[in-house]
Amino acid sequence: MAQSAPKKKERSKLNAGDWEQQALVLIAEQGIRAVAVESLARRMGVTKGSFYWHFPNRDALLESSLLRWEKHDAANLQASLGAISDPRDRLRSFFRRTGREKLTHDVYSSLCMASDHPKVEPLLERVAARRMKHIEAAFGEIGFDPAEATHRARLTYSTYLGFLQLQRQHQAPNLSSEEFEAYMTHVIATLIPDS
Amino acid sequence: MAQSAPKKKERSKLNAGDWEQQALVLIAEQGIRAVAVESLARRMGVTKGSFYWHFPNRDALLESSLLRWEKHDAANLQASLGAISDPRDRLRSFFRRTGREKLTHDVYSSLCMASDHPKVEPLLERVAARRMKHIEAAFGEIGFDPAEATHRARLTYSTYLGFLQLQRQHQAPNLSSEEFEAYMTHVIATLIPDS
DNA sequence: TTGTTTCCATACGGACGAGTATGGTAAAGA
DNA sequence: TCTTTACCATACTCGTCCGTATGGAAACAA
Repeated sequence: MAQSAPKKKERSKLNAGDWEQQALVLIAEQGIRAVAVESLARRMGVTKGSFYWHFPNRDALLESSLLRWEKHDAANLQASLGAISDPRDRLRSFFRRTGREKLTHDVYSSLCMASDHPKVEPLLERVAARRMKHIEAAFGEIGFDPAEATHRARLTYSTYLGFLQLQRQHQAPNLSSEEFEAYMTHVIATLIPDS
Repeated sequence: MAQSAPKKKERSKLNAGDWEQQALVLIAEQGIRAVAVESLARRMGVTKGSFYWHFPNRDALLESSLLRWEKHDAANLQASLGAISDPRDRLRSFFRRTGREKLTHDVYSSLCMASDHPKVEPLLERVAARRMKHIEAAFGEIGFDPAEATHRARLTYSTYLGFLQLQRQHQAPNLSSEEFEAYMTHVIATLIPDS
């Protein structure tokens, strides 16, 4: 994203942020298990000697990377849905959010596979709680009473999580296909009552 | 389950089936990554020397274990839903199926976390396809036209997969709680139109 | 009784990844 | 210029897990 001094894409020295960013790329591509310091170092064009200067151990890298991702995602959620006043549009926009921000999205899908892992599980909880709260509020504005809004929000977010699972096992239609559009239309019609 | 010669629970010699069964227990408890031959052997009260007499390698054990699970699950699905004539009851019964058969169910949830892994991914595909076909047929019987039935089946199965994900990250209500019952009622009312 | 099959123990080799120790080099500051 | 700080390379140790080699003991057959 932004750099401090040299403003060059190919600068000679690395900082902790570079490692975190590349770790997230690796997580998105091959999952959190693939984040090994030697392989990651190779990917950055250096050796593990560099890594252990920036971080005390692998776990510290994961922690910072995940925190960085969480902040980015929370801001993203707010920017994406905070401005939409109509609750129905907000919900529809939530579904459509799947396609944009590919890296952030792939990271989340990979993290869902690591719900064991002591650092990931709490993160998944926080993220899902945050998102479900948004959805729940929207259903509340539509006119659901509190209990129903909670259930519908859980149901809505579950369909999203389930879609990610199907995606991982190659049983979800391509995001740019007509089948996907038809499915999305069906989901929206089923879960969001029209005024 | 059934044994051949000694008919005793604590017999001295093991067979391949015993290893497969214990592997499934380990998968259910700690995931497929935890299936290590030495640790598994310790659990069975023997050493790895025994294992490599029954199986050529770890992958072979996984393959047989997964195949054994798949057969059991397919039979289970047929026995559980095959006899119910009313499609609505069949769908409701599908949701309720979550609680029974704890081991088989936990194995599936663990396998969902291993959608990478070359042996697991095809299995997940087959199982989900089988189940979604059942659900799709039920919605067809209710009166959905083919395209809508396909979409609704995918939506229905996604809510199930999403619920498993929430369960893994400790955000699903206990299966014996009132909250769970209320949620199930909501889901059924939302996804299955009443006659 | 003797030999063969079945099942298991022990000991070893090798791959892989985390983490440490230590030395080197370029850039920045005094 | 000289020194310090920041960053990186190399070379190790250590633990874990897969797989192999080989020998031993019980069960069964001849």
